[in-house]
Formats: sequence, structure tokens, C-alpha cells
Amino acid sequence: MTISRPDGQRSPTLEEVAEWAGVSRSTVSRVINGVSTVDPDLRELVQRAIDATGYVPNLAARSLVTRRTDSVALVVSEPDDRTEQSEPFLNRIFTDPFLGRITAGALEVLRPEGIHLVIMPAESPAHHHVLRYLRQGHVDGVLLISSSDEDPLPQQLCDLGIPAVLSARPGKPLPMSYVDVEQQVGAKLAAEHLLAIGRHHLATISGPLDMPSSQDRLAGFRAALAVHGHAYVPSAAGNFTRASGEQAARELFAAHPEIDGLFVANDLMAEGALQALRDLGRRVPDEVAVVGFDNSIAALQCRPQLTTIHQPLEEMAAEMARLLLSRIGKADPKPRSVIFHPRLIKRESA
Amino acid sequence: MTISRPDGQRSPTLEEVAEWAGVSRSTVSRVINGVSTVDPDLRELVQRAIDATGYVPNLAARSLVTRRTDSVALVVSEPDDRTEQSEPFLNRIFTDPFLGRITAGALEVLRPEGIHLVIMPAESPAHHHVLRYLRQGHVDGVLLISSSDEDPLPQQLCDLGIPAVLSARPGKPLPMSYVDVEQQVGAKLAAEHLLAIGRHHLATISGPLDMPSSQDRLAGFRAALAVHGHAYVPSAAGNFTRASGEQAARELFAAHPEIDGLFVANDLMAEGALQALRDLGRRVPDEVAVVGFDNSIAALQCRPQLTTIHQPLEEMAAEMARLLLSRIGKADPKPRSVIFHPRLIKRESA
DNA sequence: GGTATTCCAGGGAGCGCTCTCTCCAAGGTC
DNA sequence: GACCTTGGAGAGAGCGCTCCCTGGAATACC
Repeated sequence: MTISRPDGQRSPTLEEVAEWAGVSRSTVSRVINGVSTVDPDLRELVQRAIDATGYVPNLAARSLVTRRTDSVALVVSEPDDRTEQSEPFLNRIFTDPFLGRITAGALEVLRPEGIHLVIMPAESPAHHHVLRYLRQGHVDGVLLISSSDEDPLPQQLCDLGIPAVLSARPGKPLPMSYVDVEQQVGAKLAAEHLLAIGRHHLATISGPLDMPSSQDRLAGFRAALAVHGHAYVPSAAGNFTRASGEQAARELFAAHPEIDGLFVANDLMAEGALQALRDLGRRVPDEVAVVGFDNSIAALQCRPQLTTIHQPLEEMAAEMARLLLSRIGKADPKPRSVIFHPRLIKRESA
Repeated sequence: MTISRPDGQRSPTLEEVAEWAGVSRSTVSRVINGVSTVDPDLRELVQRAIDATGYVPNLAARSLVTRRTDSVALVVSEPDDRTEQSEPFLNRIFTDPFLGRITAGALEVLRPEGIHLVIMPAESPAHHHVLRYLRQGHVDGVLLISSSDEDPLPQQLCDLGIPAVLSARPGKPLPMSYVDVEQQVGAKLAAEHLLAIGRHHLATISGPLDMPSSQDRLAGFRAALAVHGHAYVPSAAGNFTRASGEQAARELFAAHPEIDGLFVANDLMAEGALQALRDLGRRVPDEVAVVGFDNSIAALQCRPQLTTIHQPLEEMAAEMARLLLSRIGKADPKPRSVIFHPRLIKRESA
């Protein structure tokens, strides 16, 4: 950094604070780091010196010796094969309420620990950029939001030995901690609710099929319906954006006009589907019942408001942060996973 | 950080690479940093040593001496007085397409320079947290998205002497670089378009009135209408979220059912207003014409699609990044500002 | 009263890098 | 051939901090 005080001089060092207080560097260091074996009078003297000089520890010097930076990265990753889409990656992740909830949940845990969170988008062509950032030791660990099966980032982080926690079950088995929600159970809740309100022609809009979570929701939905004798369930895949949900709904209803119950793999796409249904003149929920997934704020902003499957993203992110901190603290590399339970939130759309 | 190679040993140092190649630390350093005065053969030898050992420079050690970190922060700040709102800050900023466009624009400039961008939300109670992060020297400079007049962060960064660039004209005069768009001109474009399509009862939904940009858009709209003899212009303030736009529109139409032309200070609120109008049974654009602001992706996802005022956010962010880099490179602290031009994008809603 | 023990401040090494300075060798000049 | 210049490698200091170790003073123990 190039920090210089307003008057042009450099920011004070430990040594200068020590001189001000008439003590040794070590003593100031002890005060800064809250070591208890310091005489209270001296401690106060040093504290005054710190205040007087406006001292702030130099992070580079500190982390050179402690090998800690007290910050972790939230990396939002994107696989290769989806970069060609209409809506740019950055638009997508910064439009979906998902990221805000994750951030909020993680900060809830990290801030009290004095750990900073830096958010980094990592769309595919810039993967190496982010990887370099991580390898350089800017952060102590990584919260990785990775969607695709094909994403090499989890494996790479693993190889690098950087502590990391995943936001979902990895596509390939990997010795990493992760949190997840019971995707199949969520889908089952949706299926059973649609059946319970008397719908017979069910269909689903899934997420991208290279994502384990999308696969699980789709499989869970189909499995639940199979139990009730529904062998064939029309489906169309979107990419979790509103526009893709709208598009998928159009396709689905063009091919299967008889559909009267729709499970959509996230709320944003459900909102798009609602739009499509409105354009098609289908009344929701009278003619078509719609169930979303996420229970994001988008679900409340729809008309009609979305019945949806709640996943506790904030708690999940908080747990990710906790898992990461425990990995950073100890040298214990034993990966753990924590699975959360979804639940049905009944509103107007189904 | 606690990086250890998979096999448990620490990552290699310059010294080790030098030993591998049989040269001095200095030579390896020169190769790493692309200094030209190195024998090509030696350079290649060193390069092989780097590859073989998997060497990555230790950032802390480097920045301890260079006083550079090669990363900048994108800080999204929030003033004190707005934290009490219904929709949490993190939800708001990670739902508005705004941030994604800013990030994209900044990365466009920063990545080719090898500069990393870290995104940090800074809602008011956590200001000191972020400030500490910045003071510790994690970053070389700051791109500051600050909305309110009352936000102390610009002043604080100024006092700290951290290079920073603002995303809008600061509320109080400050020796900082900033970019902005001609807000008043944008509002004028909206006003004149609404008049041009024959609307006579105009109103506006503004942003929070503690934001200079909101004030400017409101003032610009009023001024343009005053020229055409409209003395009184009903207005209601939102907070740039969809829900607040919906709410504001309801209030406005309850008090002034005669409104036939509406200028909304951003697209997200305009989308909310469209929702309200639909609920009220007012046809857009036939009965009420609506003009938004931003030309965000949200404008395309509305029904009807929004006529809006385009502001080139990506280019503005890129310019912010350029201004910041020039401030970081040189010691020249002369602040500069760059003002962009808005333009009207005609679609369906007006 | 002498020795063992505890407590707490200071000294010093060293984290991994950059960067200046020095030095050597090769080439050029008169 | 003696001198100077230049290109390019190495040596060494030092960035600001932590942390181990040492040592002196204060206290406890026999």
C-alpha cells in the first residue's frame, strides 16, 4: 500500500510507539495482541502512545511472521461451460438474492471473530486470477460457492492445501468440508404439496443439470411423484435467472398445455414462470399452481406471492464460516459436512 | 495464511528456487519481476526452477517492502440513518443489478493490470471493521460506492490518505476523484419524453433524499417541467428497491389518481411501480406512461419493458478504476472528475 | 539469610522478499 | 596494452512485526 498520513509522512511503526512510551517493541506488541503478562500501568501508558501516534499494525509485517491474514474469501465460482449465456455471470450473481443471504450469514460469524470477508467473483476465464490471489496468501481460507460438477476449483483448492468449505456437496468426492440442504427432501415437499392440493399434471423447471443440487431437486421431485404413480414428469432446465424461468415455462406449456402444477428449482425462475403464465393467460394458482425453491425475498415480491421451499441460507453460510474457522485454527484436516432441512412455506401461488 | 503443500511442507521460498537453479536470490527475484537485465539462458533455467518447485511469491513479504498489494477494494457503503429499513442492506445491494455492472466495469480495467478486486459491503455498524481492513494496508486503494450525504467514509478515507475514487459527486466538497453521470440531464430527458408523448399529469418516484444523485434527479425533473409550466410535481421517495417503488406508486396514485406519466429514479423501483399499476388496474403505457433510470437488466424483464434513462455504469466503473490506478501509481494527489452522459432508451412503457 | 521460583520487560533473530550497491568479466576506445 | 565503460550476477541490508529466550527484580520457601 501507499498509505501516507495526510501530512505526507508514513504511518508510525511499533518501534516509534515504543519510543514514545519509553518501552520496548516487545511490550507494545504484547499490548496490541492482548497478552496478559503486562503491567497494567505500562499497558495503559502504551495504549496512550498508540492513541497519540495513531498507530495501526502493518498487516504485511505481521502476517509475514504469523502466516495469518485474518481474512477469508467468499469465492463465487462459475464453470467453463456456462459462460456463453445471455446474461453475464456478474449480472446473475449480483441479481440473485442468494449471494446477499450467504454474505450476511457468513459475516454474522466472521465479524465477531475480527475476520474480514472479501468477495470475489470467479467466472471461468478469470479462474487463474482468483487462484493466484488465493495462493499468494491474501486470505486464510475460502468459502467456495461452486455450482457445477465440472468446476475444477474445489479440486485445485484441495491440492493447494488452502482451507476451504463448499456451499454444497461436491460433484466428485473430495476431502473438503461442506454444508448442504436436503435437496431431495425439499423437492419431495413440493411434490407432495402439489398433489395434496389436487394437482395431477405436474412438471418442473430445473436448474442447470451439471449442478448436483439441480440434479437432486429434479431426482427428488420425480422420485416423490413416482411413488404416487406418476411415471412421466415433463421438465425443462433453466439457469436460475428470471429470464430463463420464463423461457422454460413457455416451452413447457407449449408442449404440455395440460400442466396444472409446477415446481421451479428457485424463486427467481419461478418469478419468470409466473410472468410467462400471466402472458399465457393462465391464472395462478387456480389453473396452475407454482412452487418455488429458496424462500428468497423474490418470493414475496411476486404476484401472487410464491409458495416455496425454504432453505436456511443464512444459517448455512454461518455454518460454513464456522467450519472454515475450525479448519484454519487447528491443523485438523478432517472434513466435516452439515446438512440442513428444508421446509415448505405456503403462500398464494400453490 | 496456513498454506501447506498437500504433503504437509511449506510452500517454497525464493531462496529455495535459487538453490534449485544454482543462482542467487536476486536473480530469481529479477526473473519473477520481469527485470530485463537477465541472461536469457539463466532466465529460462530459473523459470524451470519455479515450475519445478511450484513457487509462488509470498505476498506479505513482498508488500512489506514494496508497500503495494496489487489489490483494491470495492466498498459499498451505507449511511447510518438507513439501516432501519425493512429490506436488509446486504439483500438490497446484492439484488440490485447495479453492483454487478460496477464490478464488471472495474474488473475490465483492473484484471489486465493484474490488480485484484475485493468487494466489501460496509453497512453502518460495521464501518469501523472495513476501515480497519483498509488501514491495515490490505489494499492499495478504494473504489467507494457511497450514497448518502451523511456518509462519513469518504471523509475518513481522505483523512487516512488512502487513494480512493467515488462513484458520485460527494455530498460535501472533498479533494477526491469521482465519476458521475449528468443526473439532471437524465431527469430532463425523462421529463421531455413524457411531455412529448402527450402526458400532462406527471409525477416522480425519487430515491432517498439524502443522496445527491436522488436530489439531482428530482431537481432535474422538476426544473424541466417548470420550463413547460408545470409548477407542481407530486413525488414520493423510495429506497431504490422494488418493494419501495411499489409502495411509493400506491401512495402517489392514491393521492393523485390523475397521474398519467411517471418518472422513477431507478429501474428496480419502476418495476415495483409497474406491479402496483397492474394491481390498480391501470394499463401501461396507455393510461400511465412510466420511465425508469439505469437501463439495467431489470428494465428488460418488466412487462411492459421499461423505457428508461441509460447510464453507462460499466464505463463509469472502468473510469473509476483508471482514476484510482493513476492515483496509486503516482504521488499526484490532484483529484479529477469525469462526467458521463445519460441517454433515453425507448421501449414499451412510455 | 540464602536459594529457588515466579513474573514480566527487553534483546535479538528471523519471517521472505526487494532493491541498492558492489563486483567481476567482457567489450570498446585511444 | 592500459584504461574506461557496460552488462549482468551476487551480497547484504532492511521492510515491521512476532516470539523465543534471557535476565533482573520481586516474591516465596526452607
